[in-house]
Amino acid sequence: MDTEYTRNVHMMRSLSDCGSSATYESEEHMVMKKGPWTEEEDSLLINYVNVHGEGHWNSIASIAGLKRTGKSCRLRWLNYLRPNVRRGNITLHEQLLILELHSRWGNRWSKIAEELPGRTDNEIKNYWRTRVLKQAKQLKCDVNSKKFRDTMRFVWMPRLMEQIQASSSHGHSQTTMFSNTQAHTEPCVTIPTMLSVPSSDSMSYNLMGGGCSFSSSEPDSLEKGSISTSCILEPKDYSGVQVVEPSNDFGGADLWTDENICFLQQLLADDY
DNA sequence: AAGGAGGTCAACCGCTGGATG
DNA sequence: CCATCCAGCGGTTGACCTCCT
Repeated sequence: MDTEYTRNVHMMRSLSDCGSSATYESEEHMVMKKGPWTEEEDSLLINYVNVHGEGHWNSIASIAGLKRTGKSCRLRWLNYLRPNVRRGNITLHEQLLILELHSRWGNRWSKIAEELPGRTDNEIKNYWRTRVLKQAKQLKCDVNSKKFRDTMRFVWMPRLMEQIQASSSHGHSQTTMFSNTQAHTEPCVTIPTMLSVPSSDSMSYNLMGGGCSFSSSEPDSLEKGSISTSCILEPKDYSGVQVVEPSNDFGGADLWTDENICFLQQLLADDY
């Protein structure tokens, strides 16, 4: 089978093998550079992708003249140079989505990243490790424990929803979500100003405009105190998403304030 | 002003699974 | 069916930055 991919690979290899033989050396013979990228390297990489498209990363050293491994180039492109990459603070909406998706998929960072257009798996992973793991530690909880997961799902996410809604009702746009720094055609997720009340003891409400809902049906969930509502997160559909521009000023707000951590610590102390 | 501690994030490493010969 | 190659993934590291003492 001679797919376009294999044709391209053969083309790359033959280019490497003949025309540029004076300059070509395989990665194993060439001293590959490591560490931070320079502007010059970035523009070489951008030019390469503009001409050859993404992929064929292992041919890049020979073709673009970059003394970087294919892996390194790929990572630089995906996490930094790609036109759609969105940088800056993780918004409350994004935090909520990350928590929700992580509760469902675990450490499937790339899968989670797919639901947050413009965000990279690396960024989400970093967010999780630097914020969520840290707070789990502070709460003396194993981040993978049921205790922590339940707290996130049944207490923290509703609380976050309240925060979002409160911000929205104070004249902020309710549709701030994912937008990229540059023009793109990727869908972005929108959380409409909700819906039914996301209070911590509400039995059910939609998270994403009808897509996700909590329902009281998990028998072994938290069972007492103010977080006694037992719920499960049902699968939701992100297909009805819209592209929107950021327009509120709570996007950079942090969920993990001292006050909130205190609240959680108290809660956990009461319930366990 | 200095330096130590802690946080952030870009980049690297090692592994895995799929594609190909 | 097997060996090899490669892209992609998740975990980890380390440089840099900020804050605190």
